[in-house]
Amino acid sequence: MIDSAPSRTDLANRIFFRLYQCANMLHKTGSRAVQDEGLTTQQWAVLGALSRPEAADGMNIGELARYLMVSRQNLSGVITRMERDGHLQVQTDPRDRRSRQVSMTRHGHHVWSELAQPKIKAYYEQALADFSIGDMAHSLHYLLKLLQNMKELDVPDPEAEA
Amino acid sequence: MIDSAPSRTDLANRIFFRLYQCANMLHKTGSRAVQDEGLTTQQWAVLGALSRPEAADGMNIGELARYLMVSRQNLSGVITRMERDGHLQVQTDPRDRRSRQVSMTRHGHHVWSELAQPKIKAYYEQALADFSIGDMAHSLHYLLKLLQNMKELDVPDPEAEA
DNA sequence: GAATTTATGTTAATATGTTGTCATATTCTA
DNA sequence: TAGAATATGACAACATATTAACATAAATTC
Repeated sequence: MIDSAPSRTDLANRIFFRLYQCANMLHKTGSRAVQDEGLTTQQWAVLGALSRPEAADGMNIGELARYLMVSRQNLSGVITRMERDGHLQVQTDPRDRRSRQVSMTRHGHHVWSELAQPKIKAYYEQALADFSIGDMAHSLHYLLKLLQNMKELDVPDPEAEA
Repeated sequence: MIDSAPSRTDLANRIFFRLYQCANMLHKTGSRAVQDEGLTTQQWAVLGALSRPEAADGMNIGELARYLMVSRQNLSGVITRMERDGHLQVQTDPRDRRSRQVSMTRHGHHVWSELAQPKIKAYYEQALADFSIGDMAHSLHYLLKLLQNMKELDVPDPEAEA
């Protein structure tokens, strides 16, 4: 009798090792997919956030940081580079002079909708090549569950915010 | 009649957005879990690789880079910091004077086995809190599938190496 | 055996990401 | 309304990631 069933710890080890590799490969292959547009995976995430109808009026740094789950300090640098490259414009909010409203420029909209979107769609098709709709739904479900757990791990008890 | 079924592109968008967030949260919460030992998530991955029985004789930078799926250039810096902190030792291979053999020091072994392991196990338990063994097996399966696809995307046709 | 090619690792430039600290502006409180 | 607390964004220091370019050593080729 051989007990070949992997333990929880064993499975957890493998999951986090593969998640670590997936993260690096996502940034590497994702950035390569949109490099002709002068974008990176992170900048693609920012444009994705700002191109939503809900963000038509722009978002300030703090909102964007909470939405993307990165630090304000990190985003500050990304926004500066994207402003430098002409994809974003930043204006101080007249109602709150601390706040800077970030929005896409015409050029940014063009790069995002016309140039980047087709490449992103092609990237998705290859990266999720043999995934059925069901596979994708399950994958998303597990990622959300893991994310929720890590969010709680991040801040012990944040009133279970959305 | 309302068609509320999400499209493939829609699901793909959500999956990659959550993967992006998971990656950042993994590095953030993972590094925090082992920060008292002076480690980061990446260094934890390196120690995990070197502590395997197969790596008892150490690994050179290239082997380690391929195993972890990061660039040699990146690993070079990580190894330097871990050597500085006394967790690793590096020796030039007498049979190939270009190659540097990396292995764990006694202190590195102690930090890994005695101090870090309990914290990592506790981290796993929280991050995968409500995952059944089946959930974990499925999650791992999807991560591996995604990883395989991204690896092919990375190098169009690398003879399907392991 | 000499010349070319390949393999190994490092350095440099750039783009993320983190935490800590600060200046400034707004809001709350007394 | 004055003062304290909070919110917003920037700067600095550090660790990670990438690609490009380089020096050196080994392997291959002729």
